[in-house]
Amino acid sequence: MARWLFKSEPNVYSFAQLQARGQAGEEWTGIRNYQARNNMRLMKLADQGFFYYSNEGKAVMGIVEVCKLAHVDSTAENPTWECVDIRAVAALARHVTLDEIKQDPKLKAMVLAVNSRLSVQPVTDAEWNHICKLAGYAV
DNA sequence: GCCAACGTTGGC
DNA sequence: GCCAACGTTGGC
Repeated sequence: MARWLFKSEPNVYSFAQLQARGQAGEEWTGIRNYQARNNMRLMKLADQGFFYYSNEGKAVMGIVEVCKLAHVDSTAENPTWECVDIRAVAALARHVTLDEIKQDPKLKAMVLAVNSRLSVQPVTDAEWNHICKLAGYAV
């Protein structure tokens, strides 16, 4: 299973909003970046991801999973742009901050720390496991 | 609120 | 096909 990271600004779309959608999840619309789109095209059902707050918060907040494969973004003006649907799996009791990630030798090579602008990015198994451990989340 | 980093656009 | 100009993202 592949692991990913989805970014959102809390005042644009919060983790609580995603949780409120339950099993139905939410179409992850609005991505207008080729790298991010390509990452979503690679996703498979039940792939998991971190939900990260950019700008305000700057921390990994929760765990999500892919519940619908890539399809044309219903908000896009042309079919170039695709997205997956995701749903909330669990909120992390302990958030893992960007600061921690940058300071941690095991995490500082993460895409999040190296290319802060990519809004949908891959996470390695090692990174995934380490962040889950820091968050007190049993994989 | 500023600005660095990155991506995209368009003139040549 | 190069690159300057511009727009956007997101950390600080």
